[in-house]
Amino acid sequence: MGITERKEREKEQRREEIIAAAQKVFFEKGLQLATMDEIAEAAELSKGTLYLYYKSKEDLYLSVIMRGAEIMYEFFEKATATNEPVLKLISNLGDSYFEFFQKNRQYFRMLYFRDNPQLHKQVSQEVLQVCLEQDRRIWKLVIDLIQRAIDEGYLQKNIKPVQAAVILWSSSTALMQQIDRNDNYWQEQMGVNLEETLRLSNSLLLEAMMTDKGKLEYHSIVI
Amino acid sequence: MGITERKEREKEQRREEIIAAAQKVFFEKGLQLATMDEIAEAAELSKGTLYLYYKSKEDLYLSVIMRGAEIMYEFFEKATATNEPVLKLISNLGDSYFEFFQKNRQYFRMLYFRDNPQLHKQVSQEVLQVCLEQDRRIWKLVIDLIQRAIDEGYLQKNIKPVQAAVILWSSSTALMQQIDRNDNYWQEQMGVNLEETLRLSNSLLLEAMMTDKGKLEYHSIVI
DNA sequence: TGATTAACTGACTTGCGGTCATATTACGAA
DNA sequence: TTCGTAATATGACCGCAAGTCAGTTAATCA
Repeated sequence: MGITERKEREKEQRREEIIAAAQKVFFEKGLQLATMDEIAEAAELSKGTLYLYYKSKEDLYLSVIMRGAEIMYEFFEKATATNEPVLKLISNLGDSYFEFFQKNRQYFRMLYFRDNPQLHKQVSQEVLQVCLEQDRRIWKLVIDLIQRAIDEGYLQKNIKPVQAAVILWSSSTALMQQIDRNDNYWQEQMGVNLEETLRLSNSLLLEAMMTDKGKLEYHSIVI
Repeated sequence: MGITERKEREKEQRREEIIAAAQKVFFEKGLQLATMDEIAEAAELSKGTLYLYYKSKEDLYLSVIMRGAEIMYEFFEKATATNEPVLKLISNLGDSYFEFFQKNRQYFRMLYFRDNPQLHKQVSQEVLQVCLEQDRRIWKLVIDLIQRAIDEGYLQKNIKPVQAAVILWSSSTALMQQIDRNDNYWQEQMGVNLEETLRLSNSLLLEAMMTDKGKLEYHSIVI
């Protein structure tokens, strides 16, 4: 019987259509200002139907975020899948994070709005699970890369890869958030280019973590 | 005529009473879950009265945030008002930021919720102005200190003080946000102490910006 | 003491997230 | 083709909370 399968497909498609509509509205208005009626209208469905597919507005929001996380992961995978030296890969990873940010600002914003503790009232356990798994996967990619750089003698042995990952990640994210929100202010009032500042921050941190061997290699490759 | 003055004082006092009540409720529930009725009840006033003193819930929220910013500034002033060497002052500044965070988590959370773009619909121009001024004052304190360290030859001359300030500030803030939200996760699942990571991040960045003279001084002072 | 202004109140309006009784459609058996 | 049943979809409705405003109370002054 292919009918139940077709139904399954159609159901999945409905879910996708709803997500697409929700994304459109969330991109335009943000979580607070977007309304379920508006999303329903965009999806050409009634509001009640949305709730047959998603538990709540927040659930929908998180589902859209997950699309963003998937895209981000693809950026990272692509950036680190070459045969270049590991330090170059780490540098590429930083660049690809920035590239993701520039090409997907809306997603970037949503991803870091997720951390907002106000959320998480009525989110389906399933969506939350996928969320965690995506996080884990991204962290693993970063941490493994750093571990490799340590193993190969480019980064100092006394640095814990998880620590290094958190440090690099946090500062990059925070600076991109600054760029997203206040780039003009810093540029015009303070005369500082934040994109350049981000690059500086990354290379300061990375170099500070390197062995002599690493520094040598880094300067020959990146600069 | 002392009456208009007394009235003025009483009005100011009302504003303070309302803020205090609002703070209590916001601390307990956060922006979303706190209701104006609840705040009114805590202030022993009717809801309508709140709106005579504040334009909106967000306006109230921002006003509470400003209290937090004031306290934070006092931490910073105290930490940098001694006669210690400038590198020690910068190190103290980092410590005092963390101390502020630990002793005033609620304020810390609110301060960085402010950046959320969802806000700022119905906020009085006056409150927004004070907000900007407070920001400016804090940045000035940090930037001036770094400028001094450059002038005295402890930090590299080619580093822009504003850039250094943004870098140090961003990474500190981002790591404290991690600590605030996910400390347990990193500690238990990843075996990493984020407080130690924060200190590491700060010293990596700071050292990377130092001159040889600076490094010498730094190691004799801080370690 | 009465008039005028300032301060305060809470019932009401509006808007939105979420629900549910009802309607519509799709399917399969007779 | 027809009818019963289940799956899907609908939108009127509910509850709640932000914000408003006509009316009340309190303070000040002539």
